[in-house]
Amino acid sequence: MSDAPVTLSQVAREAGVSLATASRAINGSATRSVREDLRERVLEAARRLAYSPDPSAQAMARGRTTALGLVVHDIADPYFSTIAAGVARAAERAGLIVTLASTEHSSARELAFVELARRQRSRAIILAGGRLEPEGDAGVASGGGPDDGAPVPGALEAALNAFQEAGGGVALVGQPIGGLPVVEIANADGAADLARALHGLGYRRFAVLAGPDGHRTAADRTAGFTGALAELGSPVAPDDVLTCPFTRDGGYSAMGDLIKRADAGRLPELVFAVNDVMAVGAMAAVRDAGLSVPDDVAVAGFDDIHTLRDVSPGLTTVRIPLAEVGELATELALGRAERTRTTVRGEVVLRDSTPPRPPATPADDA
Amino acid sequence: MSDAPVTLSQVAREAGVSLATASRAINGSATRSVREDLRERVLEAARRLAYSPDPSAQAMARGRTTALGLVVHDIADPYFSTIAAGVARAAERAGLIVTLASTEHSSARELAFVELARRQRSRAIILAGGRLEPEGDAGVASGGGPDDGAPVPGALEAALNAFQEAGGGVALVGQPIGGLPVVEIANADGAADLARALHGLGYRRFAVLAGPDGHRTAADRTAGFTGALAELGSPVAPDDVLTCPFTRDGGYSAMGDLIKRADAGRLPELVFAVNDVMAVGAMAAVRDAGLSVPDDVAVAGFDDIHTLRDVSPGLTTVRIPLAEVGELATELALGRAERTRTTVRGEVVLRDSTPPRPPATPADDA
DNA sequence: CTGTTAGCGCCTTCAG
DNA sequence: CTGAAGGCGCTAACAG
Repeated sequence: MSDAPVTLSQVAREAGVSLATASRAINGSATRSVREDLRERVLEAARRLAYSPDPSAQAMARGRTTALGLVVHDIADPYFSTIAAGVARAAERAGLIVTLASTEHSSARELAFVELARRQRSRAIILAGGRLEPEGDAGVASGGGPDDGAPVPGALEAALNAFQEAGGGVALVGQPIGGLPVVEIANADGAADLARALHGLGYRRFAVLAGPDGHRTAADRTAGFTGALAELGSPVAPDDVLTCPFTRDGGYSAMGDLIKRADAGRLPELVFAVNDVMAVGAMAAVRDAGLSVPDDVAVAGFDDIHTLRDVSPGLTTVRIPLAEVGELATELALGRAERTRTTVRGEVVLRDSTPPRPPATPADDA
Repeated sequence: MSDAPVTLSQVAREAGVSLATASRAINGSATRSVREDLRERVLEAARRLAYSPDPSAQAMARGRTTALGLVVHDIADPYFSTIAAGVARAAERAGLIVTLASTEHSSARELAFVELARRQRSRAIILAGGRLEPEGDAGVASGGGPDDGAPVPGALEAALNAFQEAGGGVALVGQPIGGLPVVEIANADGAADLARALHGLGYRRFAVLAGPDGHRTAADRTAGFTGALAELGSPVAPDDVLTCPFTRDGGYSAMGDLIKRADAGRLPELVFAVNDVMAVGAMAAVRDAGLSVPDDVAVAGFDDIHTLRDVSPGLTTVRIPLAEVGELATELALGRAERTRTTVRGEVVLRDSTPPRPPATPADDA
C-alpha cells in the first residue's frame, strides 16, 4: 500500500497527453484552453490515480503559495481563537491553507513570522491583536522626523509593507498600522454605547479597570467609556481609572485594590473592565472579598466571549462578532472586499451583572 | 524598498563561494563539513543580506516540508484552542510551521486534510478530538442524531497509515486509532476519581449528562463515573444517564429535562456533565429554573477549561493539562518521545459547586 | 490546440 | 574540503 506520491507526469502518461496539457486541463490555464475530450481524459486519469498536486512544487513554479498566515498573540485566548475560527472557515472557502503563529505576546516573534510569510511567499497574512503604542507617542509631533524612533513597531510596518509589495495580501484586526487594510473594532463607540446604557439604568459612580498603559485597544475602550460619561455629567475621576494587565489576573487584582481602598470610603456603583476576561477576574475578586455582584458592585465587560456567556450573574458586555471579524479580515487580506478598511461595531448586551438601579438619592454624592 | 527575495546563490556570490558550500555552511550537511572561515563568511553574508531559505524550495529538494499539520474539530472550542497553544509552542521550538485545520466536526474534511498533509509531505500531523465510534457498537441506537454520512470507517486510518508510510509523523490526541501513536487522556480514570471524591463528600444520588451516543470520550467518562459509583454501592440508574449533545446547549437542555422530570419526583443530588462547557450550560439551566447550584443540585464537569475557572459557584471538575497534552503530542508526532503511547491523567479539583454534603438520612433512599 | 523546453530555489550525489 | 551538475513537481513561455 506504499503509494509513492502520484505526479502530474504520471497522470499525463496515463491519459496519453503531454505534461503541459495535463497541467492545463487540471487547473485551467488562463491563456490556453484544452479540447473537451482531452480534458475529460486527463481528469479521469487524475481521479483514477488519486492525483493531487504538490503544493510546494506549485508554489515554486508559480512563485506564490496557497498559504494564509494568521498571527495571533495567544491562540488559547478565546478572543483570538474565535477570530481564528472565522479565518479558518473563510480560508477553506478560498482554498487556502492557514498557517498559525501564536506569538505569546512577543513582538519579535510577530516580526519574524511576517518575514517568514514573505519569504515563504504566503498568499496573505492576517495580524490579529494590538501592538503596544510606541512610547511617548504623543500624537501630532510637528514636522514628523524622517525616523521617529519606535524601532519595533516601525520594523513591523516595514516588514508588512515589504510583504505587500512582494504581492502578498495583508489585513490587520483591531487597529491600523500605516495605511494597511484593517478590520477595526469600534472600541470607543462600543464602550460609549455601554456607558450610555448603564447611565440609563441609573448608574452614576463608575470605576474602570483600564488595562495597561500604551495598550491601544484598552485605551480606546476606556476613553470611549469615560468620554460618554463625562458628556452625561457623570465624569469618572482619574483615580477611578486603574491601570492593570489585560488579563484575568489583572482584573482580579485591580478589583482587589479597589475593594481595599473602599474600606476607607465606598465602592463605585459599577466597575467596567475593558474586556470580559478581566471582568470575570474582577467578579471573582468581589466574591473573594465576601461581597456580591451586583448587590455591592455591578460589573461590565467587553467582547462577549462565547464561553463566558453563562457566568453568573450574567455579564453585561459589548458583543463583538469575532468570528465574522475573522472572515472579514480574510476577505480583506485576499483583496476580495470592496473597501480596504472596515469597522465592526459592537452591540451592548445587558445582563444581570448590571441590573437597573433605582435613581440614587440626590444627596448621595456628599 | 522592493526586495526581490534573497536567494542562496546571492549569498554564495556575496561570500565568494559556491552555491553548494553556502548550502552546507548554512544548514550543516550531514556528510560534508565546511572550513571554519568559509562558514563564517557565508553566515555573515547571509546575515547581511537578511537571507532566509524558501521553505517551498527546501521542501521540494528535500522531499519533506517543515510543516506540522494540526487538525481539530473546532478551534474556537477552548478545549482545542488550549491544545493548539501547546502544539504551537512545541512546534516553534522544533522550528516547524503549524498549519491549522478546523474541521467543524466534518469527518470528510478531516480525511481531506490528512490526505493533503500527505500530498504536501508535511513533517507530521496531529489529530485532536475523538471520532464517533463505528456504528453498531452501541447497540441501542434509539433516537440518536442522524448520521451525517461518515466516510468509510477505515478511511481515516488508511490515510493516516499512508501518511506514516510516506515518512510522516503521526500523533493522535484523545483516543487511539489502530496502533498509531497517541496521547491518551485517562477519561475513565479521571471520572472514576471524581466519582470517588464526590462520594467521599457525601453525595449518593447522581445523574450524568453523558454526551451523544457513540462519542468515545463521553462514553469513557460516563463509564468511569458510573462504574466507580457502582463499586461504591451508589449505582446510577440507567434513566439517570442522559444522552445529549457534547455542547453547552446540550448540557442546558438535558439539565432542563432533568428538572422537568423532577417536578414529579426529585432532583438528583449531583449532576455530572462529561465536560465543563456542558456543565456550565447545565448550571445555567438550573438558574433559569429558579433553582440554585449547589443548594438544589450540585454540578461537576470535566477538563478544567481555564476560561471557566471563575464561574460561580466554582465548578468542580477534573483538570486535564491540555497545553501539555499538545506539547506531548508534538513530541510524539516528531518521534522525539520515548514511547509511542502516553496517558495523561487528570486531577480532581473540588470547588464550590459540590460542597461537602452532610450524611443523608438513611431513610432518604426510599 | 498541444507538445517541448526552460527554469523556480535548493539539496545532493558526483567529480576535482 | 570545495565546485559543478542534475533533479524535485510543476508552470509558463516558447515553438509546432
